[in-house]
Amino acid sequence: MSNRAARTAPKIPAASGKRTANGKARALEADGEIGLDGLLGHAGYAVRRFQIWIFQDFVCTLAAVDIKPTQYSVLTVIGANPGLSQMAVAQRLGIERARLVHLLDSLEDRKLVRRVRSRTDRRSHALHLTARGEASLRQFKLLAAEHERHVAEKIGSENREQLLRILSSFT
Amino acid sequence: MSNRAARTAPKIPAASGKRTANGKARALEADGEIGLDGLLGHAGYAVRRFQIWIFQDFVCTLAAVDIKPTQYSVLTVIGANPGLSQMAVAQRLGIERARLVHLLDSLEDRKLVRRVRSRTDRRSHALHLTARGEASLRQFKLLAAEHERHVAEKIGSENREQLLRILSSFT
DNA sequence: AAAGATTGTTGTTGACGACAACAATTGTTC
DNA sequence: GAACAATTGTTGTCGTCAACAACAATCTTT
Repeated sequence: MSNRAARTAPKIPAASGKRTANGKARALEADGEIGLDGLLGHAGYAVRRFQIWIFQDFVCTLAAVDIKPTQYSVLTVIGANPGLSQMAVAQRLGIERARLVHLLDSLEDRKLVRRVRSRTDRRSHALHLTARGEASLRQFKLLAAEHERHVAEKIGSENREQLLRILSSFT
Repeated sequence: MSNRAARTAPKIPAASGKRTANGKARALEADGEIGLDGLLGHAGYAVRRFQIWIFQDFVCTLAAVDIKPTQYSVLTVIGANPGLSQMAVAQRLGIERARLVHLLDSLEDRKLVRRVRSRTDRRSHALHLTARGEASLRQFKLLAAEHERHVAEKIGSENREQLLRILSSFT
């Protein structure tokens, strides 16, 4: 256990403490229970809250190597498919090519990725990991696996797998 | 079916067409199948993609009334708990009070919400729906229910309920 | 009464999705 | 083969959103 989820990032309010900082719970409304009414039946709301939690845990877990979820996804795809064009990566990950430009600029500055001009199509760049990039990615994957264990601890291992099945059509 | 998810918002590329606009599929890599490698096992990636889809459908479905998910959640909570302070609403929904200020400014401009100075604590504002706000919220809920049916169509009704169960601890 | 905490507010920063325009290059069509 | 259309990478803008810092007004605590 411990403070795994408190490093560089957000303010993770110690889960569900909800006291007014000095120990006195808010007594304004009813009993402290604020109803969500219709929101409880909305998948989008639950998913949004979960997404925020998962994002924060990922950032915290990979804070030491300064890799954010999007960067990780880009490195992973390039690592698994060397030579892809920026367009192909952007399409596959569902991010805009305009945004990928900046992501790659950053990763290239850190010597993790190389842009090589394609000879078959001189408009596009073939993307490759550098040696340093491949070594780093191996380490990132270890940390990402640790993050994934946090998720399993949070919602339950079987629930996590079920969730992956349910959402498999979105990958 | 039909083009329900194409109104004001994004560019929904007709699902998984993936052809280069003129009918010739990209042949650069392997066979068109770009592996995601490790990403497939990450709940965060699937959740992110799903969250984007669900957000877009919500925005499209409620485009006619110009209500975004966050606005809807604020209206719902205020409607179910009249008199809440901004701080209480922000805490309950997990949004920052700084951000809630602008959200309420917008909703108040549209005469959907009123800020009333609390007599017990003159720092805080008691939040209420206007009559117009309550009537509007009823309509918004109908549209939100329609959106929720879209979700059920997309991932399956039983999967949706299971997902709500799995993520119930985040609401 | 003085010190500290809370509430609403304003402003800044950075990540992100959407969009528009551009140069270079490729593909298509007549 | 020349004119036109489409694609790729790039730059820039706009709006949303989370995080954070600072402030005045107002409780709360000591």
